[in-house]
Amino acid sequence: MSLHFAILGLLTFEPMSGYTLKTRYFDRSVAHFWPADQSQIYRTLQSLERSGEVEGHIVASDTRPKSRLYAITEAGRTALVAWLAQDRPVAVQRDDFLVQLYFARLLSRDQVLAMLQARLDQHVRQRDYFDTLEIPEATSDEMRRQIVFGGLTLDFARRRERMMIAWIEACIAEISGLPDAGSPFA
Amino acid sequence: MSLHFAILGLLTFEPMSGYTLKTRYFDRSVAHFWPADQSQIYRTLQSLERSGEVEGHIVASDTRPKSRLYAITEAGRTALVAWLAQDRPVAVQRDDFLVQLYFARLLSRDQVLAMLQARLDQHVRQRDYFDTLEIPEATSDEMRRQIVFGGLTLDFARRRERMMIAWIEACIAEISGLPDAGSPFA
DNA sequence: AAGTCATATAAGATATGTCCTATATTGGAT
DNA sequence: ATCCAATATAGGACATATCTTATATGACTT
Repeated sequence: MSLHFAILGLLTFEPMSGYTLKTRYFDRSVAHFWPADQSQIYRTLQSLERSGEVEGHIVASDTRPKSRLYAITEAGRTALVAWLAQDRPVAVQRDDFLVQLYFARLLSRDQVLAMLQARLDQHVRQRDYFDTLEIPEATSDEMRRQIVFGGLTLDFARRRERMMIAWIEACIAEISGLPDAGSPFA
Repeated sequence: MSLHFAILGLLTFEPMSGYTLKTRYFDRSVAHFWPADQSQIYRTLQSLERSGEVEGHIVASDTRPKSRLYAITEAGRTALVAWLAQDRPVAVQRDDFLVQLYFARLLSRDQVLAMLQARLDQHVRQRDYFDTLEIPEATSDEMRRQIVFGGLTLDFARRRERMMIAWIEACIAEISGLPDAGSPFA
């Protein structure tokens, strides 16, 4: 359901087409914590229209292909605000890397270290990405409020990457000090 | 695929039934970073048997209902070790709470603070849970090696909870200092 | 003897997400 | 003219995960 409400949320900024929604807003914000591809977004817009939470109108342009402009309805706003205020259980953080690490006794020490190092590099890159993300200038009070909350989620991403980096460095330190029992099953 | 290999991994400890695998091992380890319910585990065991990665034999007991004991095969071990050594892209961490927070300008300040406080409580409970998790005594070298890697994943869980707590506290501090613009749409 | 709990397994229905491919228009570059 | 990139939308196929219900045995309790 999160994508459903994320799209409703983005449509509170302004009415827009699926394309604009995805490329100008979704991919720069929500996608960082709730990714979805193009086909999912278009399908969700269709279902949102069927349920009366958004309304779509085809708009012709002389400079671009005709598109379907979606606007959130009153019913949509009501549903969105109700969902936003809901207490939800903490989302499960699935991570296949942790599955690999949990069974890493079946690998050689060097294989484990290589895998940790590769992971570390990825998180360093992600940290740099989030550290250099540009925050747009606020041009209205509403936007100023939005940027506060966007900033909180960005702060989360930065803290998470720093945590990951510190943890992986600790893993590398611990595994480096271990005797290599070889790869008993490789 | 992670569940597939997580189950193979658990079967490197010893041959066991789906029931034992889930209750004695899976729920206490892998479930923390790759949860799955009973029906998923049984279905995966069946598919693992069809692909020749495990072998199951029905075992009768006088004290308990008859069960199907699964053992990992050589092919299974080979497939597992190959998967473990694979470099994978960092898994996306989907979090519906971040979606809620991103659009929280649509809520009143008190609603946001209540939602942050509820979240904080949950993470404090999770931190306490991970901080008090008992680690079993090693009774073999193999087990000692396993406990090292289990310990790394546990360390991750603890660091993550501490990061979450620090971040939510920072959010509460920032939102508390904000004027309440009311709930424009509620 | 009936009821409940722990052990043990299975499958249907539904929801959700991912991958891939297809289609069409417009503007700008060569 | 032709090609390419950006704009714009749609759907099939498949994979994965969740929810719910069903079934069965043996041990223990009342």
